[in-house]
Amino acid sequence: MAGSDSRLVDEYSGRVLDVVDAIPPGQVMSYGDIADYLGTGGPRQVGRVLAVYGGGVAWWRVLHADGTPAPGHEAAALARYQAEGTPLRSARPPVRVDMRRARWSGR
DNA sequence: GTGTTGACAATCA
DNA sequence: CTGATTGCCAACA
Repeated sequence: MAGSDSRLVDEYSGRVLDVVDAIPPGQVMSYGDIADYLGTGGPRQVGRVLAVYGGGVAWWRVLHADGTPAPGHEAAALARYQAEGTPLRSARPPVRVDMRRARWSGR
């Protein structure tokens, strides 16, 4: 139908937001992990979705594969990590999350 | 349809 | 750490 679900985002975007929303506090996922978890698109598409629609989810729980948070949000992300008890490798810029322990695999 | 850019990833120097 | 390079996928001019 005609329609376009103007209130609902694209299916892919909705799926990305759903996964991010499912990440428990103290845990994180990398852009590539989410892309692989969904099985479609790529890490860049995940980043783009968060850049556009990420305002309603815990975007700080999504970072690069090496544990560095998104650009322009390092300070905000660091505050969240310390508040939620995310294992950090460096509590000071460059902020780095201990991916080995904080990485969440949907489990 | 082509080329550029991007909240990416991995490798090499 | 910085920089360059390649691979990946989608949006945009």
